[in-house]
Amino acid sequence: MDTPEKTKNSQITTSINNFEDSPVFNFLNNLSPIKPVKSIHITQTINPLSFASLPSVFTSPHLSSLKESRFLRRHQLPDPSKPEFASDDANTVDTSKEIISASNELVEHQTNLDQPNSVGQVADEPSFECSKLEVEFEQNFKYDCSNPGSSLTPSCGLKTKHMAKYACTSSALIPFVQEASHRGLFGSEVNLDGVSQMDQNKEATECDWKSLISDAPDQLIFESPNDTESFKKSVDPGKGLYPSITNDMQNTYSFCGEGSGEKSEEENETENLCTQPGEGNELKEIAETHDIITGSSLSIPIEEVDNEHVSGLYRGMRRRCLVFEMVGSSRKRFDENSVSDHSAFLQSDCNTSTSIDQLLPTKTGNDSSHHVLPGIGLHLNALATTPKDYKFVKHEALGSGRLLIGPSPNANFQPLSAGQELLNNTLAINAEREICAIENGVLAEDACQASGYMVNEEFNQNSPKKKRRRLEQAGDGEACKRCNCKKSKCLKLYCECFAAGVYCVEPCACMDCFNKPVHEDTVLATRKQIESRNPLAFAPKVIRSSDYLSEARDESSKTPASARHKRGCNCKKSGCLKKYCECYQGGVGCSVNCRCEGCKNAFGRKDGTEAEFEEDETYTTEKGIQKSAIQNDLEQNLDSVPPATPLSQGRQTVQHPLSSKNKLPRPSFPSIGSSSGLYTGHGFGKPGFFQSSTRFDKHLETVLEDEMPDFLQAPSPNSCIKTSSPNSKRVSPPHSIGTSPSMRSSRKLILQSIPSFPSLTPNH
DNA sequence: GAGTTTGAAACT
DNA sequence: CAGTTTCAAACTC
Repeated sequence: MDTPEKTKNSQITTSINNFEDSPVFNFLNNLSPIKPVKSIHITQTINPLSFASLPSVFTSPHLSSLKESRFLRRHQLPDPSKPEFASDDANTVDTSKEIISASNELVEHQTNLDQPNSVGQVADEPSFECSKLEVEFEQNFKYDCSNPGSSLTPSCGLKTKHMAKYACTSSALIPFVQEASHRGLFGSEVNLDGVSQMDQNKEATECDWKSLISDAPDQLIFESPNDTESFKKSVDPGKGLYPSITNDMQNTYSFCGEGSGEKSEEENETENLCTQPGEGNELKEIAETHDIITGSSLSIPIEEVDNEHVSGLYRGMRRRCLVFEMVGSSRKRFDENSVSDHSAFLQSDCNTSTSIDQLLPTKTGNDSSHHVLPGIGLHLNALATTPKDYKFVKHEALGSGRLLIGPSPNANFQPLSAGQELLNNTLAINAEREICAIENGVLAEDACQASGYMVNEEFNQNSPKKKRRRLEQAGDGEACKRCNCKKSKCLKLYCECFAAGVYCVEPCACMDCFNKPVHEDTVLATRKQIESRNPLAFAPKVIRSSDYLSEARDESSKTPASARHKRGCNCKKSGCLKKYCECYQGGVGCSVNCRCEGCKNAFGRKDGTEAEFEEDETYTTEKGIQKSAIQNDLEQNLDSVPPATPLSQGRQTVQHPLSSKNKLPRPSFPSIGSSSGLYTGHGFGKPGFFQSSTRFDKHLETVLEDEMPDFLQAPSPNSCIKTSSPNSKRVSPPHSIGTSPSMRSSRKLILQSIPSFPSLTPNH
């Protein structure tokens, strides 16, 4: 830019250089304890620019004002490119003047050299003159090298140079930014992060990065894409405000796979230089923060991120966006995805679901009718019924995505927000369907239907008879159990499907069912209503944190069961020995929360043994009695039920220890949080099943715990488990789990990473 | 398969 | 919060 100011600036610079070379200057330097840094800096003007590491000490009022002015300018000049640059340039001139005066002061007052202000001023001097930048850059670089403390300076210098460059050709960069912004939220977010950080540093050096990072994500995540504009402004090189930002942006872009073709060697070099550990880490931290918040897997080191990653991330972000804006869409997409994709889905989408509740109402899902799949599995409850593998995948997904839910006792999901549930819905439904489809030949019909359902999306209501037949068939393998509602329209918790957060499917024998994708809106509305009444309505009824695995292995352990029914039962006549009892059905002992009369819950009685299984003796005794029965059942089940069938395993209802006749209880549904039998019981039917479910539960627990209400967590000993990582998760033994006594162990287990596949073979 | 029992959910 | 009704699963025959 050949403006008068520029010329002036050049002159000024020259003056400064001359000054430095003057004997006076040297003399002063010799006298002053402070070494050259300042004067040099002055010329550089770059330090201040490196807001990233700029110590608060250096935040001189002047600098602040400068920043402010910049901001103001920025607002005034939407177009960051030239105009701003010009403005900056002008500003630079002023700054230069100040610098000069400061230099003079230094001459007069040696002590001034040490004053931060001076430095700050000098540093502030944003001489963006292109011609000078080169020289300055070199100087800065040298300077920086000589001054370890100013690690940022080099980058600043480089940045400055680049900035100048950008200023000169700011237009080039802007497009880039725009492009990035257009690309997607991810890019925007990333930029935002960087910007936020930058801003933070600039404006409040004292701010803790951590806090910044933590704060930034929130703001960023839900920001509208439009915010990119503001970001762009902030980042605008023309302003030369934040070299680091520029750098970050570059990183980001490259990270995004933008391949900012515009990067020159210098830029690359700059990146290298600028890639201070701190910056990289910061970005990483930010990325991680996002992960936490959004669940996207950004933890990849930025340096290592390649285009694919970026795109993936971007997609993730995008997805989140879609999720928020268009639940239906995401659902569709999800449906389209294979099960294997579920995890990804959960990770990316579920995370964002925290605010889904709010979004739900606005969801566009009108296309429910168009949904290929039934989709809304409101809960992961259904997962409980899924085959091992599916469970597995889902678990993982849940784990990372933190999801939610599941009422199923088996799956100790913690209550999710409605939004999360929604997200899960799809998953659950699909999983269930798939599971059903997978179900063994016994359920071939169902499977076919299920499949057909998935494909055709047709929901035919079957007659009760049909249903029964299916159920009976399932009896062997526990087919996909469905509801049989006649009056509730499957829109009340009476309906197992609805309660489980899944749509009714073909196997259901319900009448006037509204729990179908076609009535998605209605379902959601109803759900909301119910949740408004009872936020935990769709939460798992049985909360367990037990270490099933350990149980299975350590029989000696007499640890108390950790699982408990959320609200407790209210049985009067069943003695908590029948599935009428939700505790029993869920395979957990009764607790103080129960108001049952004459409790004889095999899994743990409310009274004294309340601890349920805490009383080793009691527990042992009961278990001992049950044990034989259980074992028998198990054996029988094993014989009768082919372990190989995922379905059966997944869905198989566990036999309760006391169940009369050793007959398998009615297949329990995934649904009702209560858990059914999936895990229930004794998992005798199949050890493999048991294991899988157990693992699954654990995993879920871990995942859900964060969101689990305190009250839920508090009561049970198990609840205390709060591990962030599945591996470290401590599980308390579920008494219940029906597991055969042999399987029980003490709760000290540390959850191991869940094997992809629970062994199908009985553990005995 | 029909009918009964049961207790949760819903309602008042 | 308690009492009542409704509902659908669980169970029995």
